[in-house]
Amino acid sequence: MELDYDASSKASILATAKKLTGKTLNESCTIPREIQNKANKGDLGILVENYFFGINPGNSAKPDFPEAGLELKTTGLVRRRDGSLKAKERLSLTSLNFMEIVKEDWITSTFVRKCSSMLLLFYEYVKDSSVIDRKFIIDPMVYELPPEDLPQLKRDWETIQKKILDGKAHELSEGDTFYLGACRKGSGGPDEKLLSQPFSEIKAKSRAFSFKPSYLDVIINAHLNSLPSISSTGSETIEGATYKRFSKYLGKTIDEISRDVNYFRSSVNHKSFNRTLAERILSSEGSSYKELTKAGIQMKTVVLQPNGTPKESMSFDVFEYMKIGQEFWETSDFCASLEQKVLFVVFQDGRDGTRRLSKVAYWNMPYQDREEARRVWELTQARVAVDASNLPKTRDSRVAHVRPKGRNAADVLPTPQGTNLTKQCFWLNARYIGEIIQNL
DNA sequence: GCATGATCATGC
DNA sequence: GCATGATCATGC
Repeated sequence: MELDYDASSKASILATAKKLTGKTLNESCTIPREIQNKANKGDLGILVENYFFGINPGNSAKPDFPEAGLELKTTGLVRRRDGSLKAKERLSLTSLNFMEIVKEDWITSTFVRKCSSMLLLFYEYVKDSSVIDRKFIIDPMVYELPPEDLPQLKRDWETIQKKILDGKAHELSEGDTFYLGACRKGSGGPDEKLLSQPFSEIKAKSRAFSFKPSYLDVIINAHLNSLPSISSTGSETIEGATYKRFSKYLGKTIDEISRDVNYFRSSVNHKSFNRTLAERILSSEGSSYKELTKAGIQMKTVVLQPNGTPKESMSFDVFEYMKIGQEFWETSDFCASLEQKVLFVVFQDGRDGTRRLSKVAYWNMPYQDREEARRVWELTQARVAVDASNLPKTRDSRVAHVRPKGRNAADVLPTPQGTNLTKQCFWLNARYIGEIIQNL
């Protein structure tokens, strides 16, 4: 390797990495033929290390550039419809070792040792192209864990550690945490090898620490816009910041809140009014709503009837009858939604006709219930193939059902039976939502 | 009173 | 023009 750089200097490594900008790896260095031929898959990061930087860090607990304390990561970007760039997927950071993490502290953890400082290289993802032919479309950056995000990252790490201490590695979910996720590793297929965990006999899927896509997007946006850093919860965790924001409105009527945030119901049929009110509350004093985006949290508003149960079920994304047959639960939209953390903003209708903000709480779906949702999804998948007009109803599951969701009855999609049916989506049962909210 | 089907306003 | 989050409307 003829490149001359100082492997103990972040600045020197970054300057060298910038030579990749606008090029592919294949254009930037010499890659042996046998690698070229099988380079469709594989890890671009390792190839950059081996053939561009001329290093071979292997599978170590140390960063890839140990003297500089810098870990190298490559990550794919895709374009939104408007042409702007976003992360294709989460950024996998380092494997989660169930046996080791239970002995670690945050400060001395493998994660902090390895990922405190990372060289991020961004390439444009192109389907079916070899990784060595993907272009690094923007400059790389050195990313240091930002001080204002440390409280949340630490909390996330500890949440994951606690689950393993509790013998629940098999129940880990990305919705458990806010910025740092415990994502699944590997294929996820039926022959996936499961791992032992220290405090339970149950085998668990292999996992890695990752930055959630939403968090990664904020990093990318800040980098593209040359913003110094992300923002602003300071010493707070997201939960703390959210509760603080809502606390002054708890118990207030919807009319009082409406006046206070200067947002008014436009018509009797203004179905997203409560939600917009909640968004206004969150963004009323600064940028907390951005924090939610960063953590990939979905906010859901719920109205409870005077008897305490919600009148309505909760809808998710529309699915396509023609596509669900080829999908897998683990990569489905519904599964992804259920692994997200939810911020419930709860309004209570009184017998006197008032509606008040009564409760704000974070929640994510427990493992057992996700498994039940999976059953409903798989049942739906099987039924769509046979008769898309006969899908799981409320009585078929305590957790979820399938129901129309469209602009009107003419808003349809084609089915495998050759018919067109109203668009439908998965819903969480109103009764199930009621139980959750009672226990928050 | 609940399950199911149908639809609305908004914002991008 | 459409996806989205949410709620309305009807029938049993």
